[in-house]
Amino acid sequence: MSTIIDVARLAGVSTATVSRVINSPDSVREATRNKVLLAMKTCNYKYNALARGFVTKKSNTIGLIIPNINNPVFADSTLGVQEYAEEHNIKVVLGNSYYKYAQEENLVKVLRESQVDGLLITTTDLKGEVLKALVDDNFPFVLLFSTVKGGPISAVGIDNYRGGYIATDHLVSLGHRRIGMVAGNFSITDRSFHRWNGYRKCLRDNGIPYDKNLLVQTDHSLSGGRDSIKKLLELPSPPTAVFCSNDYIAFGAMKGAREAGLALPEDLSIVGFDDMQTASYMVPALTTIHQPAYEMGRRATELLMALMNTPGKPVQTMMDISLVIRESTTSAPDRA
Amino acid sequence: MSTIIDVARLAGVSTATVSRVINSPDSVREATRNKVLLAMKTCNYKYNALARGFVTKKSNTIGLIIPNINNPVFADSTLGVQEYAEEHNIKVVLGNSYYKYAQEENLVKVLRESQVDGLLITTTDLKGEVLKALVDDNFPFVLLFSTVKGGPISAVGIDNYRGGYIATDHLVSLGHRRIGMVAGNFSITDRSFHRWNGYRKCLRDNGIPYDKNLLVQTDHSLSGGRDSIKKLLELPSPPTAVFCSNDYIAFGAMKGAREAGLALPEDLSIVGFDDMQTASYMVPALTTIHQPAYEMGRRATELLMALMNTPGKPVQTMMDISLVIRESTTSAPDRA
DNA sequence: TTGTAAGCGTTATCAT
DNA sequence: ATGATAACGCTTACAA
Repeated sequence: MSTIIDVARLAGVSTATVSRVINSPDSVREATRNKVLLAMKTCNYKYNALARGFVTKKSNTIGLIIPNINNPVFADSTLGVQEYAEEHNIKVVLGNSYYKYAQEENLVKVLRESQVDGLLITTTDLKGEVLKALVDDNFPFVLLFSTVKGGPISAVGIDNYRGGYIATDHLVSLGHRRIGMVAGNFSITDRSFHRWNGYRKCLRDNGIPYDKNLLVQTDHSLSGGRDSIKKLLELPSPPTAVFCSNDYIAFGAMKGAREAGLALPEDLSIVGFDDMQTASYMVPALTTIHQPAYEMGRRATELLMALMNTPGKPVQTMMDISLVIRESTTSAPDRA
Repeated sequence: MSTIIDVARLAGVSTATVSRVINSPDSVREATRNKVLLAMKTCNYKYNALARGFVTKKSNTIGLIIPNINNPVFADSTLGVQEYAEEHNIKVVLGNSYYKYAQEENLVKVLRESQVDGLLITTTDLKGEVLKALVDDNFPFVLLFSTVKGGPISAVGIDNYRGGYIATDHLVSLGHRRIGMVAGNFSITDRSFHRWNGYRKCLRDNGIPYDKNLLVQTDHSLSGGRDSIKKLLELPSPPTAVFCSNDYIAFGAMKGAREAGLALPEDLSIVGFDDMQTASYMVPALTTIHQPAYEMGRRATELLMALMNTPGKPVQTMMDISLVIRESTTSAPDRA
């Protein structure tokens, strides 16, 4: 593999000149430039960006840590990250934490060692040492799908509390009073926890007593939703509506409910969270909270790049969410 | 940021020794090692893997090029890649080609410049210059979701032709004779093309004349399937069954058919391709061809790493596929 | 506009 | 077991 030294020799110029035609072509006389360009061709020169990174101390790479690329919401946000990054000639290396703190910790270690210029993290533990260390070191990073408001950390997220509230409120407005919730394990993600708080607040605001039996925690999966809804349905006084903390759970709940002999949405109203692409293709089409995952990815990357260029005060961006009413929710059945 | 030089000075040893405690701790006396370890702590030393890569000429990074992380099948394979890579301390940088050749070309250029040790490519153009150049340069790479058999390129894929065949055969065995196909654009992916060939062959083997009006090409999307099925249904003699070249198209087709007033699966049998996680949660649950995307990702990475260590003869791996019969297909309606 | 040469943080070779 | 030092491919003052 030839280097700029070979090119320089071949073109009869110095390595500095070769470097110049690569990085600021205009700063070199056309004749010289052409000589160099030709020399590059003839010795099949390939630029070594790693060597550049070594000297400039910029790898032009950022690390992206998400729980699981398998989850369409994170895939969407990842797409947003990639597109924005690529538009700015930044590469992104991807890591999955699987919601495990130790894994997240290791990822930031590895990524920092490989000299990424910044980090995008959908964190598993907001209070963990990992983030603290990043802050202490003044390392550029921004949180994605974050629940922080204020503080020394830049972040983009949504108001999960409000999401839980408006989802529940929709159900209440349809006349439901027994409203269950299938939530992602609070120990795994605080997003789910905040949604639950919104749910409870809405119940309270409407004079509906909170019944802890109506909450079941599970993992954010199709099968989790399917199994969980059955538990709820076996209750002496089962819910007539259920709020699921993500769409996968909601999809699973639909299937589980149907297996339990219910007709949807007549016997059970279901609202999800995320608004995955497939949500409107379910039967019945899923009513859910729309979350702009792709845009969040873009925005977080934008924030990060600003931070990388000129470390400034932290910024928290809250993105809009909205209730998308489709067919999976309907009026509460008469219990006359 | 301190370097091994600082550590060496602080510990009163040479940089070589510091390097040794990092890379082969056992080769240094315990007392010395502890001195060094302590020095590292006190000056908050952070290893610079980029510098290492610069001298060893290995970045311990591979590039992964897929059409779109948004597609769950590619997300699954990406997960397989990542997990295998991580088990071997390899980082993966991700790029989306959006099925665009120019984009793919640029990605391999950028990735090679950043000195990735190998490339995993779900290619858009098997015959393009990009792959040729890679072969000429003896650069380690393997194709994912590939359709090649033989030749100088390592690859892992499935038998798309056979997939199309068994999908169609299932429909035929249910008594269908008017069998349509909604296929991903042949100009965009030859996988879809091969599936179509399997479909045609199966028809021929069963004495069913091929009707070109029964084929519609679209993009591999939900809305593509939805729109396309309507075209098919408007035919003077519409199909009683349809083979969709991926699950998204099939999901869309279900919705479109229902919107056209059909009952599923009685009025129209549908089979998909991929077996996405959500396939069994659709109503009716989708009959489809199962493709082991995650395993393919793992296998491809395994192949690549072997290639990176000891360049050898190319290997093509064909993974198993299978027909998963669920509820979206049923006997052909009587047309007495 | 172009050249000279130092320097980036590690590894690796050769001594000791 | 440890040390001294060249080398990796590039950028970047500084000089000419």
